[in-house]
Amino acid sequence: MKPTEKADIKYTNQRVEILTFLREHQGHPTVDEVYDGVRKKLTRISKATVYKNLKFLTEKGLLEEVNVKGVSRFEANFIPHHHLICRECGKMEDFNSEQLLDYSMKIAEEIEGFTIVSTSTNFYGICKKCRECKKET
Amino acid sequence: MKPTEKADIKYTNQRVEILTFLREHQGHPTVDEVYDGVRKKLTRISKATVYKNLKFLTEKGLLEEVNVKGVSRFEANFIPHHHLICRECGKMEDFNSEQLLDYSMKIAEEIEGFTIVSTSTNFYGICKKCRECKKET
DNA sequence: TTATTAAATAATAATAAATATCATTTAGTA
DNA sequence: TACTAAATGATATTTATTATTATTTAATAA
Repeated sequence: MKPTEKADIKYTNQRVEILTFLREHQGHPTVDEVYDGVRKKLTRISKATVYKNLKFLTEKGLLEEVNVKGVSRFEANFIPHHHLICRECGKMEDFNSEQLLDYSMKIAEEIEGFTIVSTSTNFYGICKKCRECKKET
Repeated sequence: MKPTEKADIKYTNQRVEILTFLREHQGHPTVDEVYDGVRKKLTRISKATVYKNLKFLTEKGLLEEVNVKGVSRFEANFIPHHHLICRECGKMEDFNSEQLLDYSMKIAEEIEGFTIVSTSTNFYGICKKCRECKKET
């Protein structure tokens, strides 16, 4: 297993598959989507295992939990980045802008009472698909 | 009731108290915190009513739902702003920077596939209180 | 390679969070 | 003041998440 994660944990099949799935599906899957995806390879995996591992791997810093419209989603992308979020359907995409990260961190230096270590900007709007659906109605 | 919200809804005591509470408590309260707060004035309010109204008022655009560490929180501040988030305790504070909003929106113009209407930057770090607690250990 | 052991899993039970139901009450309007 | 659609409170139901436990497994060392 890639030693990107040198975390001191047991690399069970279940964990490896969950991590692999999330690396191959950058669309911020939900618990159920992870479960369904991983089940294609490990047909006998328990949903409790998925829950426990998503929580565990997040605590260990191998995953990040995000939330759109009250729904938990997970991602394995640790390169600092931003998010494009559709207010209609909840779709979430990664978006890169080194420029914006730098700008934000410069502003962060002036903040008192908090020691800021990272930033991420959410861009809210409507995705192409939803915009086209709305036109048709 | 302030006509800031010209939304076409019934202004029941319950709704007014929930909105008032959230305007007076900008610390992004959870469902339970809203329930406990509002109950001081409306001792007979049902928790289901709090749930239903937080959802309803969010759909109507009078509230915004945010989420820290898997916990839903609500706010009534509609002036575009950013968030300072403590990775230790989950504390969340508003932070204003017109500058950063402008910069982000300029970047948003270049994004394809999404029509962006607003942005908000999250600043992650550690709050004063948590930093001091860590020192002591 | 095999034995050992702490930790992880699967299956299921238990909790907690959120929503639905429905008889009663109420805000907004005539 | 009366009317009515909508909201409420109380509770049941559903869904999401966590805990329990017997069994299995990954990592280590013999």
